[in-house]
Amino acid sequence: MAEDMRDDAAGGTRKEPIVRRNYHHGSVPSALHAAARQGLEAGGDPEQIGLRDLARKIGVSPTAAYRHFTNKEDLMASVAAEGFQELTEALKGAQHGPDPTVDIGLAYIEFALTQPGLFRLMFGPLLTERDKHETLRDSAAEAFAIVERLGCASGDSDAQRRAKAMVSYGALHGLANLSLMKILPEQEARSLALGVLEHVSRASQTDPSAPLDQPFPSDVALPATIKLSTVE
Amino acid sequence: MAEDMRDDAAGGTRKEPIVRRNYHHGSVPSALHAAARQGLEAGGDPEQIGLRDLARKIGVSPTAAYRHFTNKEDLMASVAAEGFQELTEALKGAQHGPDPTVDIGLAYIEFALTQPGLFRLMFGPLLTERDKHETLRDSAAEAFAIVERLGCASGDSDAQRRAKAMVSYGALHGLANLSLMKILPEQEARSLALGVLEHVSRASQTDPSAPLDQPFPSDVALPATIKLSTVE
DNA sequence: TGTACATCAGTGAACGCGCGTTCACTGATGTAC
DNA sequence: TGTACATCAGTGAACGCGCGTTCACTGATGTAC
Repeated sequence: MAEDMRDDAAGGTRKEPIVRRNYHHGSVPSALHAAARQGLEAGGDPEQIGLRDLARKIGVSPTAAYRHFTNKEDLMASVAAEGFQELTEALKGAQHGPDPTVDIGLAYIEFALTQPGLFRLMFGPLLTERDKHETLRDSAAEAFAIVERLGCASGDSDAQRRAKAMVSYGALHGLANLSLMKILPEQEARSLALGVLEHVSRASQTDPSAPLDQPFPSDVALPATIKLSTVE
Repeated sequence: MAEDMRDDAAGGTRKEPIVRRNYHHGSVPSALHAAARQGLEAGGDPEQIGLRDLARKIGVSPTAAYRHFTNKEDLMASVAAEGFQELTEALKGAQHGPDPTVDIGLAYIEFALTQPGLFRLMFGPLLTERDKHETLRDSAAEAFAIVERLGCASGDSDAQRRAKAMVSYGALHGLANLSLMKILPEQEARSLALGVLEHVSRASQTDPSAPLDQPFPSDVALPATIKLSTVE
C-alpha cells in the first residue's frame, strides 16, 4: 500500500503520519466503541477517556464522531449500553445448571472481574442519570430483570422474592466492587459470592419461607494468606 | 468593611469582585477541604472538582493551595482520608447497643447515604491507588479494621470470622451503592441491610459455627410500592 | 449503460475554555539579640 | 522595647495542554431516469 507515501509531491511538512484506511472508514461507531473499551480496560478513570483521543486512535478526525453520536456523553452511554447487553447475554447464557441463582450470580461476578473498566463505566455517573439515554436505560433494565431472579422461589410473595434478590444482588455487587478496589482478592470475592449464593439458593429450594437450616457460608475456600484490610 | 472598596483610587478595571478576607487567610487547608466537600455533595463527579475552582470559591489564588498540598491529587486524597477518619468515628460511636454488628453496619449505610459524594470519593480511584497516599492508606485501614468486626464471634476461626465480616461488608457496601445509583430506594437499602445484619448477628450469637436456624430476612419492611429495576 | 444529483461520511481549521502547575515576587509574622 | 532578618503564606502572570464542539467544506456513494 502506498498510503504512507501519498502526496510526496505536495512537499508540505506533514505533522503526523496519517494512516487513514479509506475515506469511508465504514465502521466509525464500532471502532470508537472498541477503542473506548480498550481504554477502559487499560485501567484508570472512565471519565478520563476523551473523544478526541478515541478519534485519533482509530485514525479519524474528531468531527467524524459527530456523524454517529450527538456528543461524547452519548457515545459513552452507548458503550455502557453495549456493556449491559453483553451482561444480559452472559447472565442468560450462564443458566445451564440446576441452580440458576448460583449460575447467574457467578456470571455477574465474573463479568465484573474480567471487564472491570467496562463494569465501572456501566455503574458510573451515566447510570445514575440513565433516563437521559433511552437505550442505556432499556438495556440496563433488561439486565436487572435477570438479576431479580436471584433466589427466586415460586412460593414466595413478591416482597419476599424482591428482598432475596436484592440482598443477593447487593452482596454480589458489593463483593465485586470490593475486589475491584483491591480490598478483597479476586478469589476470595468469588468464594464468598458462591457461599452467599448457595446459602440463598438452599433457602429457596426447600420450603421458601421456612427458616434456614443450612450453615452460614463461613467455611468457603480462602486464599492461603488472609490479608486484613488491604490486598497488595 | 471597606474591602470591596479598596483601591478605588487605582482606577484599574477590576475583573472580579475579589473579597479577600485577610492576607494571611490562616486556614487555607481546611477551607479547601470544606469547599471540596461542598462540591462533592452538590452531586456530580468527584473527578470533576477542580483545584482552581476550589481556590476561587474560598477567595484565594490557585497557587495558595500549593503551600499546603503537593498537588491536586494530594489535596483530594487528604479529603478522602478525612472522610475515612470520620467514618471510623461514626462506626466507633455507633457501638452503644448490645449488637455491635447491627450498630456498625447501619452506621456504615447511614454514612454512605448521608454523604454520598464523600463516600464516592473515598471509594473511587484514589482508594485503589491508596499506597501512594500514606494518611489515606492508614485512615482507610483503620476504618476497615472496624468493619472486620462485623459478625465477629469468639468461637470462630480466623477464616470464619473473615468470611462473615466480608460477606456482611460486601452486602452493606453493595446495598449502599445500589441505593446511590438509584437502583434501590434508600429505605429499602436500609431495611435489607438491617435484615442481613440481624441474620449474621444471630448466627454469631448462638454457637457461632452451628447451622443457622433463623429465618432469612425476606420479610423486612418494604416501601409501599415496589419498583422493579429502577427507582424514579 | 450513462449521467445528474441528492445524500452521506468524512475533513481540517478554528472557537473558547478551564485546567494543573511553575515562576519570580512581596507582604506579614515571629524570633534573636 | 526596638530592630534586623529569616521564614512563612500569600500574589498574579504566564506556561502549555487537551478538551468538546461548531463551521464551512468536499470526496464518495447510490439512486432515478
